[in-house]
Amino acid sequence: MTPRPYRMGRRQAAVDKTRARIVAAARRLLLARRPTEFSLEGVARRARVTRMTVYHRFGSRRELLEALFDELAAEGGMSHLRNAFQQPDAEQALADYVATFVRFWSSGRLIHRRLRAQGVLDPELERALAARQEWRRQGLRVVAGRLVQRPADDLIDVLFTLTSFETFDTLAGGTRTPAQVTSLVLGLVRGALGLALPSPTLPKSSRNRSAG
Amino acid sequence: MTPRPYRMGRRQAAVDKTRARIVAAARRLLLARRPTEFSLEGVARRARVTRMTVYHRFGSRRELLEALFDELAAEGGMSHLRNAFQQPDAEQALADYVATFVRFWSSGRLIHRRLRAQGVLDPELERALAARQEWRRQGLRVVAGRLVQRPADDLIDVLFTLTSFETFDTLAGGTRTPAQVTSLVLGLVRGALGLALPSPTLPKSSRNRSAG
DNA sequence: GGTTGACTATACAGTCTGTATAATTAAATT
DNA sequence: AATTTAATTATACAGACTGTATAGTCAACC
Repeated sequence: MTPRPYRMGRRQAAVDKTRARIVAAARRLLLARRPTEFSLEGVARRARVTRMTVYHRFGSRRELLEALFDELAAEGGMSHLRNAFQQPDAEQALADYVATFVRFWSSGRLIHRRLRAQGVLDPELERALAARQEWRRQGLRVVAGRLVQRPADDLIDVLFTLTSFETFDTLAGGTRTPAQVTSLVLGLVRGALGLALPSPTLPKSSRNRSAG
Repeated sequence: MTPRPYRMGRRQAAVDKTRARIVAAARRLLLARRPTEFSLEGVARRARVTRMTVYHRFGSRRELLEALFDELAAEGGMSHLRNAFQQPDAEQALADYVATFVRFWSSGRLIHRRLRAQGVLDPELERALAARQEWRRQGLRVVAGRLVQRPADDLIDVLFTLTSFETFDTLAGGTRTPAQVTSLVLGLVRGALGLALPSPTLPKSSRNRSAG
């Protein structure tokens, strides 16, 4: 009746490997030329695993996609946010904050776009992904709070919009580099905060393309 | 061999009716609680038509969705753009232009969101929808051109982004009214153009919520 | 009365979904 | 060494959707 105690020990390594293979497969499939190539069938096939294994590991399509997002977030240079928050200069902190997110979106652009689309088709996933954006909003509260007395909710929402993936994606278009997008976004962000336009330290290659 | 000449005459009325029923069904289904309810099967069912008829009329799923978008655009108060362009005051013209698009996005919010998602899953559709946005960009060139000597491409892209559905959708969130969103967007637009912040004539209910 | 073209009926082969049940296998425990 | 545990497989099911194809119905037109 009472189950015998059981430690996964080195079995865990195999489990982790399988899990990683599945997420990696999902990732590659979300990058496929044909967007519809993404399916649990396909993921399982490319991970050389049964579809049942995918359900076992993740429980649902939604949770697999959440895991994929989390992997991207873990890789995506978010550690640089430390730098931003440690900046003694508030304006520089803001610039670092913006640049960090632009680089994040940029590094997984196609995946983020398709992940979002999957979210629109699955409200649960949408909520899960939206929840992961809340700390971006919180960060904005902190960074903006150093430049503005008591940032209104409207202001935070504006900054949240300007640093969103959608703004990045539209602004980047087919040609603009991350640095160029950062420059444009930062211009808008500074404008919203009522700061002078020439921004602090930024790669000069993207400096002369600022809008306004 | 040579087909006998044939005018559709009053048969055309029936054809148009069928077509309209199909588009209307597509529309209702894109608004369904479950986003996945949308399918050609479902559309055909709700239009009391065979799936074959849908293919007959539109050729493909993509073209049906294009037709739906065009219907929205035709209804969506785009005629108000005349007003904007006829405004003698350039700043007021800008305000009208922004307000018109915010109202447009707002009136079909959920559909636009899901239409976009369908686009991400179908590159052909994405291109078709993107093409329909080009005249928004052209309009921005005109309206901005009245306020700025020779608007740079960067500037136009920024304005294009600020007036996009995505910006509207993110800013609107769960609670903001179209007028409130207009106020926020217009603030950003004016900032990008280097104009003073208090905007011209705008419903005062949304005036005091401007960011910055 | 013949012809045209919209719409229907039906079918096919393929893919995907979520769930269920039983079998396999290797590591962990005793 | 024998037993137990949990990951993974093997199959199956019922249902839905996709795009395409073929043949048929029917009312409007000539």
